Amino acid sequence: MSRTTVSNAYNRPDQLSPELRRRVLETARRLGYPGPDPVARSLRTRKAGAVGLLLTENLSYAFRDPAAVGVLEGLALACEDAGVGLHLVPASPGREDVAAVHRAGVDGFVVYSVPDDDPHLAAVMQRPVPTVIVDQPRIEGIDRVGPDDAAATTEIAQHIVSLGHRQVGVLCMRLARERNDDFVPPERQSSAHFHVQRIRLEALATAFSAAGVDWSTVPVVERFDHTVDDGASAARQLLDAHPQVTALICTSDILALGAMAEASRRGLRVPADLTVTGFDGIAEAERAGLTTVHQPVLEKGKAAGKLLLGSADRLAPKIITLKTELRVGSTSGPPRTIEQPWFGP
Amino acid sequence: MSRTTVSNAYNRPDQLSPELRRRVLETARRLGYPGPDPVARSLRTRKAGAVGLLLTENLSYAFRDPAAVGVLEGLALACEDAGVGLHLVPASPGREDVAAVHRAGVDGFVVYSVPDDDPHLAAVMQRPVPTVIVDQPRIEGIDRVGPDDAAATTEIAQHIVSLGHRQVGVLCMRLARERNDDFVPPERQSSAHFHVQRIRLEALATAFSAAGVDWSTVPVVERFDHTVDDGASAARQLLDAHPQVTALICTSDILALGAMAEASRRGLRVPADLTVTGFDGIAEAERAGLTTVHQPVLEKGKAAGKLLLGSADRLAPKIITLKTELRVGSTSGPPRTIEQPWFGP
DNA sequence: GTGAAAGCGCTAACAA
DNA sequence: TTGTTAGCGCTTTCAC
Repeated sequence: MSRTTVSNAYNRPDQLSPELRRRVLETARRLGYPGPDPVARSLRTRKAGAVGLLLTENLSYAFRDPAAVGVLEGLALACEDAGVGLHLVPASPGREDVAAVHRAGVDGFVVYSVPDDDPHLAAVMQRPVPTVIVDQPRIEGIDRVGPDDAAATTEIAQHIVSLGHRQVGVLCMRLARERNDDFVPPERQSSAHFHVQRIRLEALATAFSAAGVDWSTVPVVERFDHTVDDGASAARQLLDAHPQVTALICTSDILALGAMAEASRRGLRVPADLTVTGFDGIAEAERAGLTTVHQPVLEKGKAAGKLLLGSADRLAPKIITLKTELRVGSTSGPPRTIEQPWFGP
Repeated sequence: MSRTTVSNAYNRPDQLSPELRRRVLETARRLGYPGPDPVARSLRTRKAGAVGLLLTENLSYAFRDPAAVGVLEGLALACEDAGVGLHLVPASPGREDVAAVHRAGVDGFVVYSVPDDDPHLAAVMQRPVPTVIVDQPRIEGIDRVGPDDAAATTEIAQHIVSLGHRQVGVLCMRLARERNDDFVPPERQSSAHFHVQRIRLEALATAFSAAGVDWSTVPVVERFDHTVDDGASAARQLLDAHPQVTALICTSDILALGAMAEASRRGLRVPADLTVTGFDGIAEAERAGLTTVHQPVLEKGKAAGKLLLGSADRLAPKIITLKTELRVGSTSGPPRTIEQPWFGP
């Protein structure tokens, strides 16, 4: 019996008689043949049947951030719909080993939130397969899915300005691949390799400058790791040095939750003594009443998957901008006022 | 120039002069050669550089359950350490399409919590690659990682018995591939295709029978989907029919959290009016003070990954039993008592 | 409905 | 140090 017949038995049942097919499969089982080798088939058909996901955030933090989990879930859902696997590429912030990217047998990549100078990203760009980037970085000619960070951040800023705050502080996620758990000088802000963070800081700078605040005096504290505890320690560092601050703007809900914990530790009431805002709109933040920008993270992941899987015969790169919504909660209010002496009648 | 030299330039830098290597890579770039094709390489080397994960729980629920996320994270960590990818096989409870399993280019599979009659599982077992099963099912000759469910459940049962409860109810996860959001007759309990659930129910039956409770009178409610809301509705269904119940034993923390929500909705105080227990020891449950069995989910995932990745030249199958710990919280207490008339002096 | 032959792109022996 | 050769296991024309 020829190889063709066997191959047909597995892949195109309509090309041979049911009887013969049955016999082939039966014989295969008897001989312990496990069915066509997926790798050899992929080589031949030029289809790996999998999508690669490049994510350079530390996995432990990624899985603890509902925003990231939402993206992952949406992407996995899109893959499931299409019947293709989702291949998580092993890559962590410190790791310089790019081989895993080269070794991944995938039909395309989704890149989620990596710095523009990441070597893994460079390796992905070298692979001759379609790529979709979620959030960051922005690369000319590459499909992208993400919110309008500048617009959303501007909304937050204007909300805070309109409440009357002029003494604000900012807590942001890491701006580059090198750790800097400290205040951020202006040049580091403007040269940040994490596009999203840079855009958000720029939007804040613009909005507050317009409101008459000298941005160079606004303290910005950065944290490399993305955990609630890091948010708390960042808030501590900022408030210790700048106790006059009346509002803490955080570039993520995770950091904001940490800031709220620190506020409570110091006996500061939110929002009476301190306004705190976040970004993402994760469930825990909503439960805490956090004022934040909600973005549809599940849709983000799904959109990325669909874009990639449907990118076969497309010419122009596609940019999908997700809707965001400012959700004012109970953590933002007017700044505390210094008691005025009362000159009564 | 020969193919060997090019191949060496990429894979064994030490086999040629740095100068030549540089020239090869330079030329490759100029010619737009993207580097060795990973699929072809895998075919040749017989190494896919990836581990497959089979998970037939609905992804949305899986990602919402911290216990499942913990396992996933641990596994991903182990893969990262080894520099291999983690390939999520597209499979959901309803889906009968097993092709994705055959199509996955992986060096081995981790199977996480699937029923013993799942067709995807059967497909995995046919593949000539090593397999590790996490939690369930138990299959002769296959590596397994999981807790001692019987022992852990017995501990919980004895805790509740010793508090004095004799009127108990049980909330459990799905017992088979067909949906049954309802009470569970005895034969369905004993023939459950989800091994873990079956073992836990059996352990409860044994422990309560020993305490003089007729197990056939104990109401058990099943839910197909694993969400807090389903836990709440299951508790409602059970308490509506059996208001005399003083303790609700849940086979997962997620269900238990739902049960607590329902208790509060009905105005029942926990534990004064109703004792609630869970299983898993997820963070949210601990914050809620839930009495539960803690299991190290991250370690579970890690252990599975290491076992699989190191299973090369092992002869006997390996079983890793994880330590669990009964954590008595503030949701379990003595049963409510009927007010006794007071015959004073 | 079935079989023969070509070749996907690569790596590993081995030879030079 | 470099080149030659032989497949890895499969699918796909194409002829029968």
